[in-house]
Amino acid sequence: MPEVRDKILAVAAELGWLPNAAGAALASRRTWLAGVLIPTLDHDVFAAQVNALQARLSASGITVLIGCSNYDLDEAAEQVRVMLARGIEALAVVGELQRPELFEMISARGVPYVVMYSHAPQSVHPCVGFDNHAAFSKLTRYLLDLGHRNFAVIHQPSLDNDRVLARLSGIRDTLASEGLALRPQHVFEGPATFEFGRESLRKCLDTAGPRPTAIICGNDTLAIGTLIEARAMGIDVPGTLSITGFDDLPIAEFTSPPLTTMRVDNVAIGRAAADYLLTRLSQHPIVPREAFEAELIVRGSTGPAGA
Amino acid sequence: MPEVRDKILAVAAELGWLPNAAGAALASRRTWLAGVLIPTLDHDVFAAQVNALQARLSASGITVLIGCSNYDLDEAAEQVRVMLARGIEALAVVGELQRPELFEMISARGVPYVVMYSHAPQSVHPCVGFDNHAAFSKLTRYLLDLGHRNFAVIHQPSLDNDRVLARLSGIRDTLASEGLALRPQHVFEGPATFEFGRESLRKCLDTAGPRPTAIICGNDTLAIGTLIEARAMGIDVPGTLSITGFDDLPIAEFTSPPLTTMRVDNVAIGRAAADYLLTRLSQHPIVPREAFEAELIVRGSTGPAGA
DNA sequence: AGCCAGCATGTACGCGCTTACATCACACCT
DNA sequence: AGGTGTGATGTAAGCGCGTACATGCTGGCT
Repeated sequence: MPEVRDKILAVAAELGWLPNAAGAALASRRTWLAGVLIPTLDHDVFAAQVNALQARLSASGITVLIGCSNYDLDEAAEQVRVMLARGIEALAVVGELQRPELFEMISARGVPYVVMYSHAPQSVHPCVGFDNHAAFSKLTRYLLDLGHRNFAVIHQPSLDNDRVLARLSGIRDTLASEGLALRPQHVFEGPATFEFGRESLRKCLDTAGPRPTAIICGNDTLAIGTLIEARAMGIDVPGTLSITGFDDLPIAEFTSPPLTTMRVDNVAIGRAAADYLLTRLSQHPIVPREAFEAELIVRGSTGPAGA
Repeated sequence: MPEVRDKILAVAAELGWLPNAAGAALASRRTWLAGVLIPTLDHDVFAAQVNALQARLSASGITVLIGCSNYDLDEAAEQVRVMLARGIEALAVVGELQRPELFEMISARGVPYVVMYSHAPQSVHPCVGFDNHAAFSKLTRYLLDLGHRNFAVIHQPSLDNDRVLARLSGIRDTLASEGLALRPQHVFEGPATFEFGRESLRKCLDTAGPRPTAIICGNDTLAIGTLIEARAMGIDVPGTLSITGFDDLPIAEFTSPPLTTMRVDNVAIGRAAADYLLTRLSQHPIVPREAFEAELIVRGSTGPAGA
């Protein structure tokens, strides 16, 4: 009578009984917990990834613990420590630039993990993401092909952030291949806000010497801020200045002019990260790491240099 | 020698030992777990609240489990069930429109809880949020005072969503107090996207009869979509049409014209929800429920009727 | 010197569950 | 009819901790 068990369970549910996960975890040595470590939830990009990852894992009966590091490596390691104490059986972490002890801790326990979002080709870690270097190289190449030779960059804080670092070197390397370089006074690093984009553009145009004809922004928020200020200053975009973003926020399509940017499928990344961890947990053969690519979305904010 | 304990702990840490939370939970009957139930992380509003709540609770050594219902009440109850099985000691839930069993389950276990974001004055639950009805009443009153008599509403799905329902009745009740009503063909319900805002405006202006002079949107995304379409159609905003949003997204300040909207301090709400739960957990006297208020931000997208 | 308070240290039980194993009954086979 | 295999059922151990309690010790008191 296998239905007896169901009956018991039904009565138990009626009485409001629920199995105690702590007891079950202790006895079965399975917690059905996974962790995901991100810089912050206050960012569409990460929120989308986590949402997708959680949906996938939750469908397999596993609960996900979300840790936010606030872009602090020590905090990140600490978060992982408490996740491990809680018994996570898998971990997804954004960015591969982490304290070594973070990876040591999880390796020591044999917990499968995956680096989300970034994907450096030579990485020693399993990655589910895209190549930030290649993406910004492609973007820079696109602008070079439009005839631009004079660039400015407005980007988010690069400290301890491999994604931003890779983006910057993607730009620099590609420029270097044409014998070009970024003038230090044309590089602006600060918070990823509209305001910082605006103020950076003002400073940029205040500097002496040749003016850039193209500004590469670290993400759409900075680009939109720059766009807003350019409009306010009466600068013709893309006539005298081309501006690019990154992320393809929904609003990017509707700025004036519409923003040239790059799109990454964050939902697919979150899902793929979950799938990877799931196969690792089920002892299945390891699937090859998925390589995503950032897609260039050409809109109206970019055009030929010196048009 | 109290430092012996620290020494042991230090050595343990060196060896990579971590206390097993399941064991600790079982023995101490404390899990140091709290839950938060939201519709989705893919929404700045909820992401900000969760981020703030998590930061606060994490500082008190408690880990937060995040559950997403995707606006599905059954899914919400199910999520709470698994959270309870995991032993959460407190719960924050967005919206007070929930399956009764959700509240029954947590009450039966004596788990302190709080309803976040919405705050109906007559609610039987402890709330940390603002009064959606009052907020939209204030907004409608503002438009009435500008002389508007003909309104349209574009809003997000209202099914099982007390916030949206309250907003709608806030509008309707205030109009009714002036003997006005919404014409059914001027009410548009659909996904909270730019696109739905755009298409609703087109449909709205296609309908026969008197045209609305003001459009109240359920949130900023819909309002910006509407604004974009109005611009594309060459409609003068706010000259012939006033448009309002809700949320005060960062971009709202920079649309053209800038968007009149309402602001709610979601970070403060998340923090207050955490604080409330913390005092409940510490057996301190119950603090009075905090009442937040949505602040009207008047910008350029609204003006006198028939100007 | 003897006594007890006070503190440090040690021991063992049990939290709620899973699981391995022992037990039992039954039916089938030789 | 006895032996053996199969499955159903029952039992107990133990997962890794916290904690209450027992034990041992020291110091200050009479």
